[in-house]
Amino acid sequence: MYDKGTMSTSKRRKLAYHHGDLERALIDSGLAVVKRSGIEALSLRAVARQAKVSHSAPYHHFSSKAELLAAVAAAGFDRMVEGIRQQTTGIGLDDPLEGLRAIGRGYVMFAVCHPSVFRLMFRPELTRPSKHPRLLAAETRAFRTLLETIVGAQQSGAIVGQDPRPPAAFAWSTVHGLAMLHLDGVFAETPVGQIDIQILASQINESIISGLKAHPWQ
Amino acid sequence: MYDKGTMSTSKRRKLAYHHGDLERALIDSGLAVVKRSGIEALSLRAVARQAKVSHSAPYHHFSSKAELLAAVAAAGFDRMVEGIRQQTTGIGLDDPLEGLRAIGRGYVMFAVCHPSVFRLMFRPELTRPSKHPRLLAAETRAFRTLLETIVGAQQSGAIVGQDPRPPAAFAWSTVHGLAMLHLDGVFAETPVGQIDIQILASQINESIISGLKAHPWQ
DNA sequence: ACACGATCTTTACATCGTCAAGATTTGGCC
DNA sequence: GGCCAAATCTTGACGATGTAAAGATCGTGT
Repeated sequence: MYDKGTMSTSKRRKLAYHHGDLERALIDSGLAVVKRSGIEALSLRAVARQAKVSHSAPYHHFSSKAELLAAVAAAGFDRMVEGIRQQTTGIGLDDPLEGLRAIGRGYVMFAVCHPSVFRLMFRPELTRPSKHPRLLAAETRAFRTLLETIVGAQQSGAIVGQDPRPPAAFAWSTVHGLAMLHLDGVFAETPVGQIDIQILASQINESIISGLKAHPWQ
Repeated sequence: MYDKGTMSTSKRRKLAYHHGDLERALIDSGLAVVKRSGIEALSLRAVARQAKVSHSAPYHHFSSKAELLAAVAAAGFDRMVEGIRQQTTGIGLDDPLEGLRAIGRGYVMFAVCHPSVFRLMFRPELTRPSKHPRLLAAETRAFRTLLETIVGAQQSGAIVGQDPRPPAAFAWSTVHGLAMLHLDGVFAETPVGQIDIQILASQINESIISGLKAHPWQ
């Protein structure tokens, strides 16, 4: 195994046969394809075409289509965390409930703005039989943000309880379900569909806060 | 178009060439395949094999694979509604909050017991560009159960407010997100994964009730 | 009775994921 | 500096899939 860092400068000049950093290029191509043509057009060969390499080239960096898509999904998780951080910064960190509101806003916002990427992040074929380590790590990073905010809210007394896991699962489930049901168009043909998604999201966000303040467990 | 009811008796004896009721048989075969081999094995040809017909036979009853899968998904919705009704009956209908608890229990229960069917019901390729009418109708039927329970709870004063849509969206989003995150194994590797799903579901169910009792909107 | 339409099969084609074999480049070692 | 093994990329192939066209078979109305 050679060091990628030292070779990158010499390789970036010759893109003829050896690409240089095809692994990263494939992940970016995957994001581009899924954004442009949706998740059903996200084939291994389409990603290779987008990266201008042959249809078998990805196999030298990913052992299967699932592993490539898992890497793309992990990149999506990182972008979502980044987007949520943008919602979080600028908010007074002294109020943990505002932090929770920002996370909920950012989560739904990312799903609405990048629907195909968001859906890819939760494709079941990427999670079984065993999840790609990179995807798992990205998920854990994203969840840690929520867990830490909940712990802060509990320590400051904004919400009651010592165990952050049930409140975190509750909050994550609600925003995740809202995003998924909206993206799947389940609300569209129901009376709920008449409500603007952003307004609905903020209303539901407040319901989450209400549900968190009460502490029925224990 | 001929009447299926009158011909069925004469046709059921001769299954040689004309099947008799292939449409229903294909839907049942789809449910069987997805339960046995999961959602990634649910191909049009696998469904045809299960029904013991040629791989092109489904095209005389469904215009595409998506339409066939949408019909299977609609059947799944009907079974979920039936399963939730079983949770609901036996509960005193005098308490609307108990009805909401039963719906939440039944929703998560169905997802855990029939994970592949549940996932199929929310596949994005079945919802776009336009949802199959049968799937749409089954979805609407399922949602009506929740809406009516919420209206009952509002009229009895168990929860406050006149508009049932935001509470319904909130409750549905939470149980749906919980089911999806659990099925996708997102909780599995986090601290939340140590909590049994049934216990977590009942805890979150109580949080939903708490969030519904408070009425931050309006 | 018979013709027509509905239903099912067969055949064919483009695309997909994956593997094997060959071509090309790179880095380490003398 | 030059060679060799390994890493990287391409080409070709195979089976499986979704879908369309054409042919075979059955049911039904006139």
